[in-house]
Amino acid sequence: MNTKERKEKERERKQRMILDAAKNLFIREGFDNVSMRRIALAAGYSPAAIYRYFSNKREILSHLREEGFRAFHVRQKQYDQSLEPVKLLRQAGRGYLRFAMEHPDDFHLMFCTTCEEVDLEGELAAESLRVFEHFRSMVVRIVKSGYFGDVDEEAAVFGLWAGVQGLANLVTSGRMQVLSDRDVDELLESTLNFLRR
Amino acid sequence: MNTKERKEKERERKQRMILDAAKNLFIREGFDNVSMRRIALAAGYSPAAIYRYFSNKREILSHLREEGFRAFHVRQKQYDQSLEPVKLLRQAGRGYLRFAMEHPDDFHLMFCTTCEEVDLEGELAAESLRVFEHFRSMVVRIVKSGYFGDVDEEAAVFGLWAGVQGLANLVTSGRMQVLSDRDVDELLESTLNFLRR
DNA sequence: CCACAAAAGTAAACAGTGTTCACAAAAAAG
DNA sequence: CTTTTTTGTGAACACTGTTTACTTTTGTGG
Repeated sequence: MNTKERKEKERERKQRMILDAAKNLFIREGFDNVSMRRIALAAGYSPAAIYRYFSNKREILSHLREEGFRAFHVRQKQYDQSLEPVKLLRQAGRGYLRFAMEHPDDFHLMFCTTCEEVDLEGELAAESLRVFEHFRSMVVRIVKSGYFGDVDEEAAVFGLWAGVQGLANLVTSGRMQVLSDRDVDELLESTLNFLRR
Repeated sequence: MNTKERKEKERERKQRMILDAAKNLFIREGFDNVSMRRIALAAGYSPAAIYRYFSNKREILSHLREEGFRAFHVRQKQYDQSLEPVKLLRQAGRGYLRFAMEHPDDFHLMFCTTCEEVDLEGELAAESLRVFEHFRSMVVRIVKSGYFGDVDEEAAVFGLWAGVQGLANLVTSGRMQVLSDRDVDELLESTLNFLRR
């Protein structure tokens, strides 16, 4: 029966409504300051109905985070891996910062919004791992090319990750007024220069 | 009257009992999973009594964090600022990591435990600012000495902060098995090497 | 078209939360 | 020995995430 497909579509559409409502609220007021009752209200449901679509509040956030990681991953994958290391690094860094600027909501949910979760689970864990592995493989390739001289791979992976992460945090938290693409590029350039020499 | 002093002492002693009880619980179960009622029980009070000593739950965490920053600052200040840059940097870095290892509880409360606070206030804000300013002045001195070559001061301050922060996180989260002081030194060495060249 | 089963939605309740308030016990001051 | 101030409390308020029993809607096979 074709009804099954349409059913599924319909279900996903309703899930989306809930996700969108939750996302709006989480971003504006923070995970802890948003109740299931308010999510339900915003999505046009009764509180109990939400539990037909998500098993609990944390799962809603997980879902949103996963979507963020997925979008981020898609973007990072598109860079040409055959580029010479310097250019690849620059492109990837720029991509990272631009993502943080263009999708501040996703970025905030992914890295800033907190909900004291013990361990990542399911699809979220898988997707964020993919992102990290992609990053790692890129850094390893650059290290092997000798760009950073003779340096421990682990240290490079971690140092760059922490650096770019913090950079993005600075940018999105508004503690640094960057608006134009040129600003981003300059910031990136000075940081890369620092890391190299 | 001498009674006033003794009164004050007594009050502080009682505050301490509450702080200690809260700290134990926060560390073992996380801020969100500990209720005021449980803190009160552990401290031997009724829930309402806690509010005679702290105006709300967040303030208890703020107080604990502030104590952590204070202890951290004391430690960081003791390093000899007249040391040559390389050695100073190494000492400060080692101090940072050792603090994270020797006071994992404080460290966790200061940097990991989350409570969705909008802005730091009062003494906590002041103390953490002092810590940061101390760090900044050290890095600026090192940059001026030319150790990192021709590099933007801001970028250096931030890059190092992010790096050391992440490093400490790695260490304390147990994702890296470091036990001995020599391990710490080696880790630090490889990271510094990465940052320099 | 109708009976029936499955899905979607809900009101009400449960056990908990942070916080406040009116009030009682204790301590200090006069 | 009263009066005032401090210290502590039980009960309540307005919430929270989540579950349960129940009703309404929807899709399917006869």
